[in-house]
Amino acid sequence: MTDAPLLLYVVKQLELATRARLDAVLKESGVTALQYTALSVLERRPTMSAADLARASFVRAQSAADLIGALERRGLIERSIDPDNRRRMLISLTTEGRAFLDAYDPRVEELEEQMLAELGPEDRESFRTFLDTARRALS
Amino acid sequence: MTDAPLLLYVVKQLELATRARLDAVLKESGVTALQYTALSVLERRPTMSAADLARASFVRAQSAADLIGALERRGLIERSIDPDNRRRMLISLTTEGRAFLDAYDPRVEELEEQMLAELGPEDRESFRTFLDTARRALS
DNA sequence: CCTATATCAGGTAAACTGAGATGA
DNA sequence: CTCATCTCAGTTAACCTGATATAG
Repeated sequence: MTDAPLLLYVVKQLELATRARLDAVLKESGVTALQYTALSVLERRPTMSAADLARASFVRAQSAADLIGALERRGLIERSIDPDNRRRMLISLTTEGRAFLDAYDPRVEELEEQMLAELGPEDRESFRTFLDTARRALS
Repeated sequence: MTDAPLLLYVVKQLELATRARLDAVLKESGVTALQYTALSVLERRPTMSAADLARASFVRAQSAADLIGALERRGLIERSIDPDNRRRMLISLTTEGRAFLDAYDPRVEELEEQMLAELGPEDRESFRTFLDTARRALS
């Protein structure tokens, strides 16, 4: 009886390990792992509001606002009023924000590659499917 | 080209989702998800020091000390001097700490089951292997 | 009127750095 | 002396709750 730990816990362990490594990569830049993740989300979905980002991150709008404020003060993102809904503020990457991602994305992809080094292409796809399935099952 | 997100990010998403659910389960108890995880680790490895726990959690000893202090003040753990090394403080669950885990473990296992509901036994084993492999690859 | 969004104020948990004491 | 461990002090990022204004 090996009494294997819950997968909930193993997921947390993996996330802790990735965050520690991501923090190390980003340390010199002063951008946190969480902030980088938010920038990546924006790279992928260029027209989000703070509320959209909050939902995507499972946090309250106020928490997302802290993060967005930090990125805005740093000049990596900017906000403008949504013409279709004057209450919404649309977030977008600045030129500086894009340059930041251009500089760091390769190093983060290198980290991704290291994490997956021992898995073949079909295993990587299965892994992705399991992660997605688990996430959806909790929604 | 779907341009799938990095698995690093999907791992984070899943961890965020599990933490949100775990927080909901534990909310009434006043114990945080992180504190519960630490208690689970102690359930499995009954004789750890603060430094051991820090290493297992990829954090500094000072951060682990905050957590341990909170659990000690709550009476869920106690510490005693390691007879083999008077510099070390060994952490162990109190009777109250064990009772706490007895009360909440079933609810957490229910959450685990919900997360894995759509995966069969062989998929669950593969999932575990992938998570472990990825974690080891980052060490 | 109700809902979603943004914002302000204040609080907490949880990480960090840096410095220092002490036992092996 | 060196190293690991624990501890103290102070800081920061990132959550939270609660309240408020306003556009749709």
